[in-house]
Amino acid sequence: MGGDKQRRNRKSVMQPTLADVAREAGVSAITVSRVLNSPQAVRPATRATVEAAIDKVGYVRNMLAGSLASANSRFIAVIVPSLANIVFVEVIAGLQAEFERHGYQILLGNTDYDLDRECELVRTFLGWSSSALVVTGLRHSEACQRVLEHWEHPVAEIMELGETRDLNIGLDHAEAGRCMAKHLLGRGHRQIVYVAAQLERDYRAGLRFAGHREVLEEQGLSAPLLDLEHLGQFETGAQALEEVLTHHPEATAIHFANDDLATGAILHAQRQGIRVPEEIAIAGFNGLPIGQRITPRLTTILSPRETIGREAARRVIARLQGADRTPEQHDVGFELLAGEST
Amino acid sequence: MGGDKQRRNRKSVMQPTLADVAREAGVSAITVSRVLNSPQAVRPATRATVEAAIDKVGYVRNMLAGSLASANSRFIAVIVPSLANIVFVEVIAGLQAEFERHGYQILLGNTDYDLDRECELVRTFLGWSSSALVVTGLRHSEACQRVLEHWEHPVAEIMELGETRDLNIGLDHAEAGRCMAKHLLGRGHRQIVYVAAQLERDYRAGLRFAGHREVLEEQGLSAPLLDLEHLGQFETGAQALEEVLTHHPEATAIHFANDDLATGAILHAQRQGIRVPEEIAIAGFNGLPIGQRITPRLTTILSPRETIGREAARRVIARLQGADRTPEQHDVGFELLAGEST
DNA sequence: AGAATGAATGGTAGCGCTAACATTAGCGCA
DNA sequence: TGCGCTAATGTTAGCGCTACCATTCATTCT
Repeated sequence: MGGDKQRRNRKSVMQPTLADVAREAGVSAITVSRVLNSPQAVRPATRATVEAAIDKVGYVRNMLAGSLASANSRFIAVIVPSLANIVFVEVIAGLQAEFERHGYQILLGNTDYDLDRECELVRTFLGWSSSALVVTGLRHSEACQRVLEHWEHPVAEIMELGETRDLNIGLDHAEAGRCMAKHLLGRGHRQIVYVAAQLERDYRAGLRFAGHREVLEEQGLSAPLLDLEHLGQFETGAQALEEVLTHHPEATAIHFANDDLATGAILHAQRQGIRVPEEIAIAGFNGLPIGQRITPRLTTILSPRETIGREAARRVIARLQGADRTPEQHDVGFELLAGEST
Repeated sequence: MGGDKQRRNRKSVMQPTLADVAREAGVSAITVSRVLNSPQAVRPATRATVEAAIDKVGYVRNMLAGSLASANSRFIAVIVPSLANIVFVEVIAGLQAEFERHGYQILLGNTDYDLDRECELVRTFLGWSSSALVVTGLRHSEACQRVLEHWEHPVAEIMELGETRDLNIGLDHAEAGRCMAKHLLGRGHRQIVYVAAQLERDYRAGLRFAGHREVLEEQGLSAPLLDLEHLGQFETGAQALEEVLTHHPEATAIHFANDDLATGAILHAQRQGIRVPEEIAIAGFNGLPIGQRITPRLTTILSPRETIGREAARRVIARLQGADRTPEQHDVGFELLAGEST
């Protein structure tokens, strides 16, 4: 007797569970679980019965319970500094395309270029038992470093290259800066101003500037830097152009930290009747489509953004599938697009 | 005898749990849980002890377990048709800003304009016990409709306006189409070609075209439509311009389905020496920053994208906090930006 | 003083699933 | 027929947390 197994349900609406499907199909719960997770381990006939039962009862699987039980969430934490910048969106698109194919779900976090915020996001995402972490850049707060060191799962640091604890996929920004500086020297420019917006935040632009400066100083040239407040992608570029023409009348070229700024400058020049590159040459970085559509076509450096995403995802997945865990670095390279603006 | 409570751990590395913190602090697990979830329900002194214990043992809370136990994940499923289009990225930015403030985590899904894919994503996200769903558009597959009807949580359909089951935040695309058509008529144009890319996918562009056609036909004018394959945002616009000039020499204006196409056309015209708007007027839709920087400045309609995201998030949060569940529609409106291109 | 309140804390029993091990079925071969 | 093997399926005990109710203790009111 007894039998007061009858307990009050905590949820008002009961969704069918694995047990309901199992009862319907006349098998055990674990068999249903196997149909969902490793179908090849179940006899086709059984599988068919179970699948019919799943349809019949309208079962929706509870991923939370599964993840808790298996201590494996199939979440990939992705942390980027900004969504306003199309560059990171393209990286995310690459990551998502690849991860989705393998049944992983991205948890997206946006730091707004704040390292403390980044640390907080990392903590939260670890709390979700993420299977891996993809984070932008190699610079993190100390607290964040400590958390990551004790974490057992794959960590991919993307966009730039450097010393890595685990996976590192990106390009050599200093080299990109050098490359463009050399290109400008090759075109005969000697007075080149480097223009960035909020360099303390976008420190990868700082790395490019360092490369740029190195090349110029090797030639005994100075490397003036103009670091502006950020107003809006294009507007800042336009403002920078005015400022250089006023305060650096000797300059013959501007090396912009990115294509948004450079494009803003070219469009402004166009409207003001300033001839590019005759009066002032303009170069950018990223190889955004817009730069290749304006007149003059922008000289820039193509960064393979979606490739970074795909390659990072591919390597993370390999590790999750059991590849060895020796630190690995992948240089995706870059390409100089010589346009008409220099 | 007995006493073989000694079981093998399933996880190799044991993270500290609530119970560990509780032991350290000399309280019960539920008290630690309260410190994390409703701190005001715990005496400050106890809270301090517990917080110290949390730090001491390096506790990272397991969100999966919490969500499972409480049947409340604090996940918001967000489904958009594309990440390549900056418009949706801005909506996501708005959603994320608002949701993050309230401790919700976005699960991002990308349908690539495929309604079956959308349905699949909805199912997956329900499996994560999402607290709410934000989905782009009002058109869904039948299977998807059925799933959503049985779902008990808030569903926000965004971008366009129409009959809604729950929450609907967007703008009236037909009206936007009418608005631009009237503007073009007002500027004296009578032969206006509407140009879209892959209209069957981007059906909201179709709604705008319907509004556009309505206005023209009221005036006894024809409303030719040019629907192109999608090549790349700007390239398709350039191609469309060529095609209109060749096959519709009588046309004096092109009403583009979006700013990307329109911008591509203007940049192409600039390069080819085609005068805009003298030879051909050009109008777009979305009010992207680039359109306001090119010469001539693009005539377009500003869609408040980040506002859509914020408003949607705000209303979803209100519902999650217990607001009544009567269907609600919010028209975010739009604004005609009369530029120099018409 | 005793009852009635309210605030703070604790005990117990799951949430729905899967890891680990146990058992059974199925098959080839001597 | 029976042995050994593998493939298929089942049993059990949690994963780490929170809902629900019970309990304790201090405070106020009659």
